[in-house]
Amino acid sequence: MRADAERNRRHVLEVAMATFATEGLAVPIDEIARRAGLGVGTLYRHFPTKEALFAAIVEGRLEELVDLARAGARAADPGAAFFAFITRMVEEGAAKRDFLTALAGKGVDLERIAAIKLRMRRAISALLMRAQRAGAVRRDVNAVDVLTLVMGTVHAADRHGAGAAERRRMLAVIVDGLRPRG
Amino acid sequence: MRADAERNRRHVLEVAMATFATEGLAVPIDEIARRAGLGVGTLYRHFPTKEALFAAIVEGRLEELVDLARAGARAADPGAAFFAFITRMVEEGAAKRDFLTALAGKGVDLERIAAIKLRMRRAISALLMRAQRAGAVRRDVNAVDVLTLVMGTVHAADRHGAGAAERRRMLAVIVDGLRPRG
DNA sequence: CTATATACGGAACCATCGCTCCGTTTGTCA
DNA sequence: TGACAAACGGAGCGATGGTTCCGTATATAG
Repeated sequence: MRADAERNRRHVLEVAMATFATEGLAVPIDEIARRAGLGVGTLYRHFPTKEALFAAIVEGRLEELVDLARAGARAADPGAAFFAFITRMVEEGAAKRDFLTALAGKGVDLERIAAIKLRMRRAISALLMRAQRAGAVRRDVNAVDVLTLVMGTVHAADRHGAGAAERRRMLAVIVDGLRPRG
Repeated sequence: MRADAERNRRHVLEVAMATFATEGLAVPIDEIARRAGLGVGTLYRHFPTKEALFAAIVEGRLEELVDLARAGARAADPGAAFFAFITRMVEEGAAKRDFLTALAGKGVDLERIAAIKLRMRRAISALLMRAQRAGAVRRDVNAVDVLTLVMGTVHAADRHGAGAAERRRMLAVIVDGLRPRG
């Protein structure tokens, strides 16, 4: 691979990463190209579709989260590990808008992402069940419920322009609501 | 106003109401016209923009909710009234997709809707504060937090194709999380 | 029944956006 | 340094969707 191609590929990834993180997936490809100082043609040679570019960015991040969930499932305190994980998800989702899109799966039908989502659900499920067995989390919820609650809230918070303080308050409600009753 | 015009206007409203409720705002205007058995031109004479049509539909519904919140603020049991209200919001949001869009305000910049949203926030605020004073709801959340939590969850649930059972579980988490600690 | 204002239908217009195509430029190897 | 494969740029295509325009149809007043 030629040196300029390599350089441009990396640069596109960086620019797209920053742009999708702050403005979400709705940004046109032309705009990404413009910000990278490249033509659209160049961009499309490196990434065959917009979805592919998006996937290249989010995959790594999602994998990281899956690893984190798996690590949490082996932690000493199951309850603490579970709550630490969802706190991290909130932070990640708030910092990177494309994250929410990826997990919501709205129009993103990439197989690779679907596969990661499946692994993620499994990892969260293990983490959750362990916390439930330890008596740290109520038993009448499952992994999808938790994911929907957390990501839905972050998404809504983002749209309302909520800041860190608001997110913290809302997460506190969810965390307390997830604890066993009584 | 001519009789046929009157009739068509009402018919368009009915069709659009049903369509937006089940499929959301993303449905093209041409499709609404097709389902109503009318040309797009006719539709645009009655409602100058898609947004205007949307506003005509959602306004009434939002007003109803505001009335409900105000009634709740005069109810005997403040805590019960508050929780009944958010339960109703979940049901309403689940049954009518456009509701969520209206409250999220995503691309809907109509003044009239903004005004109703303001009244709604005030009404919910009154309801909430009364419940807080009665000791039924934790004190470290405000009306916007509650709205974001509830609507965000319903929205996410909708996107994940969650059913009534899932919604009930997630609402239970939020409700319990909103109760005072200890 | 006729005249006419009113309403209707839908082809066409315009903007947006993902993506392709191809003439031009540039890195690299001998 | 030349030759050529590789990479680049960006005009333009096709699809989608909101909106407009105007020739045709129709309700209704006189």
